[in-house]
Amino acid sequence: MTRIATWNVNSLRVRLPQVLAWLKADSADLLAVQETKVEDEGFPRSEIEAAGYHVLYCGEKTYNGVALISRTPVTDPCFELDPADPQRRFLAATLGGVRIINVYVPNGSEVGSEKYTYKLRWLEHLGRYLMSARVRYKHVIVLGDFNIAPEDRDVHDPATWFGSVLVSEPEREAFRCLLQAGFVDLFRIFCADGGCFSWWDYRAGAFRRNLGLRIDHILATETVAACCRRCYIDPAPRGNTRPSDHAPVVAEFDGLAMLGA
DNA sequence: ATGGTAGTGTAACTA
Repeated sequence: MTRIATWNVNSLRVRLPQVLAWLKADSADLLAVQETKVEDEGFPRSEIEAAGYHVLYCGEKTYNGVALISRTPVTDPCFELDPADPQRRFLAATLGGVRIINVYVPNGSEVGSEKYTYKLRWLEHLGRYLMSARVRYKHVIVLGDFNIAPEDRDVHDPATWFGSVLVSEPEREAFRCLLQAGFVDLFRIFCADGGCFSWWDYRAGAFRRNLGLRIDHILATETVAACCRRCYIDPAPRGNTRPSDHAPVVAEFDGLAMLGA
């Protein structure tokens, strides 16, 4: 069994003890991390290696930053989606026979803003990249913080959120475009329910009241999806003292190693 | 019309 997960940690320096504890308890084989908020020079590499993991990272000061933490080393790393974009939001590598693509999609700030336009352009770019990645690698998992709640059942209060950033129709259309590149939302194979969220605002007791959104996703090509036995959100770390505002999303696979053979 | 909280870094931004 292979367990692959994604978690926006909102500062890896602050959350490192929680991340290492979670990895140990949940024995993930690979964890894709977003919002590390640390430059490569200051990355806590030795602490992660001392805990028995390999790690790749691509970060910057204060904002963004992604990493791949794994039990066994990954190969063939790629650190950028667009060489012209200085924001560190992308990290890809191969684990066994599967290409792993870790993304921190821009938040978009507000519909109609410059950041929103940047988000839609970034998603267009990702869509094109995934089309070619699927041809080149065949078996692909793309996971991370997509900053999009794909449908109303992924939103605690669709009426209040209607048309706003993370939920707006152009963002949802961009998400459907990613799926149309040949990917399956693993969580929705197993669960059709509403009320399942991966992010809750720090404010107004949102987690306690389960006022959240499902914006962190694990997508996979169909042969990989066929190996998936379970995909779930682990809300427990969101209840920690000094938590990230996101919860980890986990996918479990049988026979994933066979795909590369 | 934009509270409420958290991280970075020490004011104001991003989420």
